[in-house]
Amino acid sequence: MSERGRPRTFDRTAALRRAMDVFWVKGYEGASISDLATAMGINSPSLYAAYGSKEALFLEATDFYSRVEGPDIWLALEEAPTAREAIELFLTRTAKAYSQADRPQGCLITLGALHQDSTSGLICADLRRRRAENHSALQKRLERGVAEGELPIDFDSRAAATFFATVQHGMSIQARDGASCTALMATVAGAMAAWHTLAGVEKA
Amino acid sequence: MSERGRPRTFDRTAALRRAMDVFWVKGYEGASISDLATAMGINSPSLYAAYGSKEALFLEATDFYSRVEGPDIWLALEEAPTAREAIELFLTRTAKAYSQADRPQGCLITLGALHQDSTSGLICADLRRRRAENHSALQKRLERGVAEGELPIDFDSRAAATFFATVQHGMSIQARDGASCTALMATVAGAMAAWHTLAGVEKA
DNA sequence: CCTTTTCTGTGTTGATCGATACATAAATGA
DNA sequence: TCATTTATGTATCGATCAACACAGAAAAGG
Repeated sequence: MSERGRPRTFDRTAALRRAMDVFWVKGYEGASISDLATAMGINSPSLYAAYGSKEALFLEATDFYSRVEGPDIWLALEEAPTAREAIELFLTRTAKAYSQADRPQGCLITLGALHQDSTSGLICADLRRRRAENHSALQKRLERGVAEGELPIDFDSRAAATFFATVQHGMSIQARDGASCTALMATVAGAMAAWHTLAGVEKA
Repeated sequence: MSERGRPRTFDRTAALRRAMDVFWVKGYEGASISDLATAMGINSPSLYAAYGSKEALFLEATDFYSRVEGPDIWLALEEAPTAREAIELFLTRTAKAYSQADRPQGCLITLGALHQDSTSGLICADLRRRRAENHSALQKRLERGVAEGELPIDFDSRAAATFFATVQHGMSIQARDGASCTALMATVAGAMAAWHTLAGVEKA
């Protein structure tokens, strides 16, 4: 490849992970270039040379987040044999991940940039897209449950996916308020308590 | 009272409402003094003279929000005859309020300041306190349901309150993503679907 | 060797941040 | 009338924001 020129003296991926942590804790607006560069152990010109801009760095950091922090939670949908167990495992892993003491609480995709201003419009749109993808993944798993006969033919997979996705979003805020894993599991239990009704004769 | 000196030329409460709208849309960090003063129709020195600081203005704006936007939703807990109807009415009014086209989507208390940095630590703490009060209001209403015999004696009011509060928080983010009232009602339906199980033999 | 290419650190850019100094204007009390 | 008090508008404060100019340093190709 291109190995011309002076080689980079820092690990690009390791620095990206540190940037992700800063964005995770402070959000897009709250994280300054100074904060980021300090945490990454580099100076701002190196940051711009390697990643382009604050916006580009955030997009790369969220993508990294999705690939590193996401799978543990979202693979639950494919690992569990039934839709019910898939949702329950998905929410349980969410509760654990969101309350881990050695990481920022809650989800970067959910909390990273909720207020779209002039500078972060692209950021907000990207996060919204990722949240929509998550909603779609839930819906597809539920539709599979319908196709496999686990759920009734008139089961509203879209509405149910909206419900479970919304519960997960709420858990991010609950985690930011300092909720323990046990407290988050109370929410999981509440959400799963809806299963019988949703999967049963809800149309009555 | 004190009517000495030159009288104020703007309506203090009307300006506070405009400031509330700006904070509601942009959040605490995202709202600049310039944004606020422009929306309020005053210059920054008048802003500081009347409200003290950006922090103090935000605290006053959130208090105003609680007194003006809150009651419609939270009085549902006292207006409905049963705990079940109270929660359902509470969530239904939330769905309507969060999706109104002529207002910012979602809740100022929930979305106003999620990332505590050095400058907004007091802000975050105040919003957390308000969210805790909301949780407490839900829990009290559920406990009343237990006391009145509507709910079983071993009903976990605290866990259920956590669940419903978390659902409402999630609805704020859902609304920020552009969800319609109908879409929000899907979440309400999901949450209420949990009722039978939570109020029944959940300990099994 | 020398040229080219790329990265690093220092220092700085114009813009914007939250917050005020200051002089003037408009009210009250004496 | 005049001193006191408070509000207003202009203009600006130091600090920080995101981003970059520039020169020196470290590699490869020739």
